[in-house]
Amino acid sequence: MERTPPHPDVSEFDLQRVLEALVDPVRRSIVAQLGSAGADIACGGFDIPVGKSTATHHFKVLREAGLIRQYYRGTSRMNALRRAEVDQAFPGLLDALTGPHTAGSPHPEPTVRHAPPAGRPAAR
Amino acid sequence: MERTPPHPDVSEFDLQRVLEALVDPVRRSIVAQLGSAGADIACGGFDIPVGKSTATHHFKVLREAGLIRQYYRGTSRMNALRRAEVDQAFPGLLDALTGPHTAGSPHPEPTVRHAPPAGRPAAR
DNA sequence: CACACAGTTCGATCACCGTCAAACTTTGAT
DNA sequence: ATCAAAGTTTGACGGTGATCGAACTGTGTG
Repeated sequence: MERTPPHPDVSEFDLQRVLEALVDPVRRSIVAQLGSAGADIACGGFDIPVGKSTATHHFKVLREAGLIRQYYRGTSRMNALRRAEVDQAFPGLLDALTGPHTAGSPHPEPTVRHAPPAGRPAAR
Repeated sequence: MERTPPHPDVSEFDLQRVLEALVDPVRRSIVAQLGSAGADIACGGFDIPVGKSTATHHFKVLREAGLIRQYYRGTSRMNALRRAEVDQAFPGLLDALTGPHTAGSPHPEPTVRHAPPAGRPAAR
């Protein structure tokens, strides 16, 4: 079976795709966690408010945009931030989005637009 | 009746909202055109592939995100890029998104269609 | 081997967003 | 006063994407 999923080359990076990936709060959180951790993290090691299947979807979007690199280690799928390559393609973007501050938006609020509260969606 | 729509203050800028505004190619194009023109542009002076009502919608989104400032001038509604304020809230973001190249993004970059040289409303 | 673990695939649902056309409003010019 | 120009408002519509649960697959460990 395929052990390593397809990753785009730096020359294939597309701004539109990268933005569509980073506009989602959950995905931006993943990238931020990878950035501040300074180390690779397994899919299950992130603090995100969604189920496993949804998480898989988010990782796929990030990978296909070129923001992260995925590889297997045992039964775990590890995720690495492709910082150098993203910086090369879009200088300043990551810093502006996951920077230490992102001043002006002191909103820890999830800004949940779609996500039903983890508890009881009740009706959908 | 001097119709001046509501504009958010810099302190109210929200990264999520700004990103949602800039993820749309049409809106990013509007911002890019404003940036490269270096002058304010009337709603009808942009090179965008959508109808008037849709354009109105896009301008509203940009304005509510704090990216542009709108004011009337005769029957025309002028649009000004709030560059300084956006830069203050999110340093590097505009440069990264509408910067010189934005490599990897297949953006035709519509030959700097110079808008009708509006006067100098100054202020902002 | 057998089981638990980590993640993927699939199908369905639901919200939101971008889009348009038509009717309306406001302002400037004739 | 009329007309034209420039946007806005409204209502409808379709597509896309985020989400979930359930079933499934591959991998290491006991």
